[in-house]
Amino acid sequence: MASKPAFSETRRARLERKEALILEAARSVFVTAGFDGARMSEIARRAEIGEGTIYSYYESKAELMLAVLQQFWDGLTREAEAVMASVEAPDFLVRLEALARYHLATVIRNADFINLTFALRRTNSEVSVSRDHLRQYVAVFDRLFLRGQDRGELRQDAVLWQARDVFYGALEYSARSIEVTMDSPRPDREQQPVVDQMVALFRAHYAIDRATARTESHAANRVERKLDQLSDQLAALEKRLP
Amino acid sequence: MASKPAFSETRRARLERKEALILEAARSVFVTAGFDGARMSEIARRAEIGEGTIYSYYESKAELMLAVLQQFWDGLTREAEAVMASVEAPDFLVRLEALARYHLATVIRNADFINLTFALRRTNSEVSVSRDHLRQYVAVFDRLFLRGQDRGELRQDAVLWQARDVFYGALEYSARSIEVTMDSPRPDREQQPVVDQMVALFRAHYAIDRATARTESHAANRVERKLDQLSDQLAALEKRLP
DNA sequence: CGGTATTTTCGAGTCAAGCTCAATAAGGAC
DNA sequence: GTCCTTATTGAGCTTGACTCGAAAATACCG
Repeated sequence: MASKPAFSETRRARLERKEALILEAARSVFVTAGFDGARMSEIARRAEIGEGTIYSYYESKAELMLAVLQQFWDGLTREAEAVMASVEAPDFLVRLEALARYHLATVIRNADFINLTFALRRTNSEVSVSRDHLRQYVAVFDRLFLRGQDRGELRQDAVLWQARDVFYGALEYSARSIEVTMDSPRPDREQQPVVDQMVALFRAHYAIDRATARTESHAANRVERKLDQLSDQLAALEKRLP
Repeated sequence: MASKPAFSETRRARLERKEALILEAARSVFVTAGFDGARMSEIARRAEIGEGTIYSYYESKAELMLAVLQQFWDGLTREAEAVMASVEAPDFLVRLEALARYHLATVIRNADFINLTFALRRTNSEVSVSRDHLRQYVAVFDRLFLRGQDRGELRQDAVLWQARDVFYGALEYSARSIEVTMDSPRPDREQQPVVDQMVALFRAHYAIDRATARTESHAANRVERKLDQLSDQLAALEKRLP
């Protein structure tokens, strides 16, 4: 049982160590075999404990898997936040590129876990717990986007959740495509174009494109002014003629 | 067994009718209970046959499910093609909107099946079969996109598979969001904005921007008019000179 | 330390569900 | 009707998640 009031320190430590052991064993088995393929007996063997012992730590196979997933997503969230913190430039697009690159690489590297996350969604209804962890993860993007709006880099009428869907949806799908199309040992090659395209897409559709608009109108105005000048010169000439 | 040479017509017909019956029963059970939740006994009961009979039509539970999925995706592909055929306008963006609307509505309506498709991907390795059907489905988009390029509506340097990932990825993710955020009986409300955004996004990023071109040509026209004016003035001057 | 209470571990046993197979029924050819 | 091929069946086999009573480990107390 998880909630007991008066543990001696050594006892609690011992239990937590064992729990971590189970979690690690479960992690390795789930990743290699998937949810249905994983055998509780195998997990117990790797953790070097009796099979029944697992059930005094976790109610069921599904809950054990959930614990593994939560640990995984929490780790991702921390990493993503670290990536954001490490980017010094405040510009939205620069930071977006960093996040996109990190996310894509992560999704590809940990494809098994991503798959498992969505696999559980079907078989069990206790997904709600895992959903919160997912939400926390995508919140990293949300903060970035809102900051971009505050800084005036993004259109005010852009809808956050739509942008989020485009960002994560496209990257996740791309990850699948990349996985499928190349089983070569170096899928790194194809990642950059996807990231570039994502950045370009946000620039084209969500960014307030000041530079372009101003430049074009500037040029047109300059030409127009010179033509007016010429016109004036001609008119002056006309007057001089009898 | 599936491949037998000399069936009398009535006999083959009988078998196919029974197979369709099993498929229909399996379909209803899988959708309501999911893959793991589905009981072969329940499927047999609904098809009004013995449990063992199923196994003379399908090797295993997984293969049965695969057959159900294939039937489902084939249906979707036909529907999507019908939608494309029903749109008379040849313009890329018009047709894209129709496809997006159809796809989003379909993904939401048949969320169970979509989920099942990806759930199977984990537990079983015989996904390759299902993958072909998926590929056929997305090919509808591919044809649309290539035609758009041929017609000069889309940038030539746009990469097909990237655009495809954006399209299906974002829509699929959006569907999930819509499902989650509103369990109300009418999720239709939120679909249109997503479709609109997708069209706007393709216009902004992939389309050769005629609007911009027109604006630019406006400016150019203005300049041109003034040049003509100047030309006239010069001609007039020339005449006056001896 | 000895004795007792509490907690933790264990694995043999239970149960449920996918799947097999020997027996049986149903068709069809003559 | 008889014989042969094919189709159907459900009682069991197997496997794997989960239970539970008992034993081992640990903590507490005089």
